[in-house]
Amino acid sequence: MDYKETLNLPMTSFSMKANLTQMEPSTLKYWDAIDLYGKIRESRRGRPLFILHDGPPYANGNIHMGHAFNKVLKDFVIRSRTMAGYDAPYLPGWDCHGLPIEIKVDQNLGRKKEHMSIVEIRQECRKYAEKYIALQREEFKRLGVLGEWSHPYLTMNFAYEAAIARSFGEFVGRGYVYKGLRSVHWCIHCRTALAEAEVEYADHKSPSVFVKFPMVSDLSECLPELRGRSVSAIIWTTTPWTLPANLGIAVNAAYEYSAVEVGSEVFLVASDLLPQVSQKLGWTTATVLARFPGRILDRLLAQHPFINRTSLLMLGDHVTLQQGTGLVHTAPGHGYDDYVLGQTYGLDVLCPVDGRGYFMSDVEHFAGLQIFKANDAIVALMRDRGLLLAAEEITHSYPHCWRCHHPVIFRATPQWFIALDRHDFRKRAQEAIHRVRWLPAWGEERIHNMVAERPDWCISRQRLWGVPIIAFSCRGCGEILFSQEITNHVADIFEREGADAWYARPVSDLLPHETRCPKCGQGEFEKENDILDVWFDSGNSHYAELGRRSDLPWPSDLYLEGGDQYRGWFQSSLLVGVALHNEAPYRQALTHGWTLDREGRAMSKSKGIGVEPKALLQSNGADIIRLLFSSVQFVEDIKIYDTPLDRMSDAYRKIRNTCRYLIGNLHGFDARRDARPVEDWQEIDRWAMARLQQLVLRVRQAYEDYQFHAVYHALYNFCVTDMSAFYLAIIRDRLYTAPAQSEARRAAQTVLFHILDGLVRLMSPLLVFTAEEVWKHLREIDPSRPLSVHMSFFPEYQSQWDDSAITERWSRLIEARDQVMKALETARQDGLIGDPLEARVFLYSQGELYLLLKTYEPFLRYLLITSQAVVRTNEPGSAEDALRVVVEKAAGTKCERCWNYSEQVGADVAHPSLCERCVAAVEEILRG
RNA sequence: GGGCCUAUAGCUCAGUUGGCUAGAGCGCACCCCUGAUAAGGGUGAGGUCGUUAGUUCGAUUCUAACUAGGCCCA
Repeated sequence: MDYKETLNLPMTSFSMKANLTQMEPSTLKYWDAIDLYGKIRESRRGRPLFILHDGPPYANGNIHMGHAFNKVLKDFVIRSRTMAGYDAPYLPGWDCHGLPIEIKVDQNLGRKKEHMSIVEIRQECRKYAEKYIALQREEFKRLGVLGEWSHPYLTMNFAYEAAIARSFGEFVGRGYVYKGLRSVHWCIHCRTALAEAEVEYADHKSPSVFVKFPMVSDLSECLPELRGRSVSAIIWTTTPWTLPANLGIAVNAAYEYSAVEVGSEVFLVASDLLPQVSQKLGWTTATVLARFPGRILDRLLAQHPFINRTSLLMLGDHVTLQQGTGLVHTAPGHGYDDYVLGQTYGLDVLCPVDGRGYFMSDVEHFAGLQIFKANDAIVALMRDRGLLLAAEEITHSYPHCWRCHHPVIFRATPQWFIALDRHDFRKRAQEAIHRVRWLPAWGEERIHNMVAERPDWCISRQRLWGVPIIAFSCRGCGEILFSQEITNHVADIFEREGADAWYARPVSDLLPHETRCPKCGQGEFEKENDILDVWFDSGNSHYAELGRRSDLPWPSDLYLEGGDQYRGWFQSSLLVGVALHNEAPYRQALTHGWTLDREGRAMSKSKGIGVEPKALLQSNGADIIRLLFSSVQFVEDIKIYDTPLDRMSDAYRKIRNTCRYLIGNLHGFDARRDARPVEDWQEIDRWAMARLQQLVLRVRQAYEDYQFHAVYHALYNFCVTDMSAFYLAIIRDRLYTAPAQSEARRAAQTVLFHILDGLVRLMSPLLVFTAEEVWKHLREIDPSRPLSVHMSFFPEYQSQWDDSAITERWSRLIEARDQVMKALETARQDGLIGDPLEARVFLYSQGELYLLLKTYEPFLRYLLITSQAVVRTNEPGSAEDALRVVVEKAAGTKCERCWNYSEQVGADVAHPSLCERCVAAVEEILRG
């Protein structure tokens, strides 16, 4: 007879090849059909909440790797917290307003735009955002990210726009908002302010001039060497046209400066730069009269070279020794550092340049001149007065307008700000930072420093696509009118009609009835034109979305974003939270790294560096990408290229095949009917069960700690080392050859069932699709379980199974086994055996090891997967724990059925080709 | 230039309060099996622990500088 028919070989429809690109979309359809997200939420109702609040991606373009990384990590968190028993809702969001969309729409519309109203253009922007939200949503879902995709939060929802307005009102009501001047990039050709993103750097020719500022203050008090001398500061600039706005000179307190005698004059210059300056200015003889630290110059006065006013010397850390003289021309109306330093010294923000780039009428000598054309005139005037020490032309990198490609300038313009130093705002923000749990811990220091150094928050943008700054100016006297009452009035309108109402409705609709100018009593007003910074929009997501639904309370448990968000969303959200609630809107802030290419360069779509998620989904499938994301320490940057991807495909196949083998060996097993109690298990079964418990413990803890790479490594090593190479290899003989219903086989299957069940739950947050596929097969064995693995819970750690006496004893058996494997390998190399079943091994030892091995002697042939194993005492005198292994050819003949060698083969007349075990098994099977 | 961070085998990770010849899995090489088969098993070769100083009896582990890279600023 064909004894193969009497074996229980694995059998399953679970395919070896994953075919993820087809399987995943069909699984997604299944989840949609059963409303998986809704079902999960239902099943967790009433349990403790865990709120991961989503940082909204910008609704523009396809998703890139960074998006995928972020969303998948969030999905790991949501799913693992769900499996751990929390009710963990996930409400995804999108950031919809802002410049990049407005610019794209602007380009798409072209000249058509000229005939369109603001509301019509905004409608186009809204449509554009909607298009990309739909697109990105599908991409995120395709990655297996589960959430409330049917009702995401959008910053352009009417309710959200109203919330932004109300939040702005809160800031106003609490006295944080003011209007002031600030230097911004300005294109005099397009007559508009430019955002950083609209500026391109290109080479530009500029005059490079060294200018003398005669000192008004007497330095001789500190530096007696200079008594009676005429002393001048020297500054260097490449924008002579900003000199009419000069109000100060910055020096670095820490640098050493020199007073240098050249002819009859004395000049001040940073000591380290003296050689370069001497060369530029053609000084042949320069005598250093004094050396002194920059700090003694603080608050001294110099004479402006051609305007009748003084220039204040100030200390600024931004002064460097890279070029120039170490004394920096400072015009608060024309530069950021200049502005910030000027603020601390109480300087005005002087900007005598109009929007077209012409000097205003009150500018001495140069009124009405175009600024770039004025450069020559300014240089000429200074030369005439003997204040110009050197002039040349240089070519350097200079910002240009990306639209018209003309050079741009820095120009102070009226802007809206949130003050950081009113009501101890900055200090309270830092206290709130300290109360947050930052992961990794160094995040606290990073954001603390950033908040400590940041200037006031400039919240205004001269744009259309956003939520307007709710303020008015009096037509009579120009007084600015803004209050929380007015803001709330407008917010009510936004709630119903969206922020478009600001542009669609007349002023009279937007102001409460009978509003009068508090200054002049008039009732006619103009609307403010600026909109709010989009960071104000997204920074309010917790205000707009949390605390309004019972399942989404404020504050959240966790924000999880890339490290760039310390400056961005973590900070904007924090400031809003502190202003409104005196608390951060998150209890924990977790960050991840950047996605890099093979060479470790940041992925950049515009530079063509790296890969896109779409391509990887097509070539590998979502579960492979997810496995890759899970395998790395995500706090660090992740390199994505073929090598790690290939490794992940290998790892995926190994995990998949381990599951497949488990499923295949559970064919015909009904857990309720066939499961055997622990008394019937062999010790190796209890060992496997103990290992499973240790896995459960480690993996659950790792999920809890967001250590997904530890989850991955633990699961993978369990599959490879504990299962595939050890337990499964050893019990294969029992599974295949013992009668299907036998106690021995059913015991093994009972354990396999627990292992598969545990494994699939533990892996399900990572391998969402594959776990579901495995689950389907488990449901065939046990239809009572939930419709999806993702509705189930993590396995509980069962301490009664985690028998340390067994695992410790077995670690010594495994050591012995490793030695036998080496011996078998040598025998194989010598041509003595091929298959280990062709071997009989002798294990010689003494003492405790001998006793241990002797106890297990009947089992050793299975442990070692040899046909025979004999334990003997070693010769006296050999080391106590030494093990000596001798390999011989197995005795007897190969059994046709189980392939083990036995001297009993041939002993049974009915089954002459079978060993004694198989004779018994076959007869039992034949009896039925 | 500033703030913060990273640097252990080809890849991804472990390396407990500084202490035995630095570990794991994968990949690779070689071999076995052909009843998990576009699977499975075994053995083995791979590391001056980014570089250089220093502290110490002793440093991958502590300190500093440097190099390379990342994020955010300037």
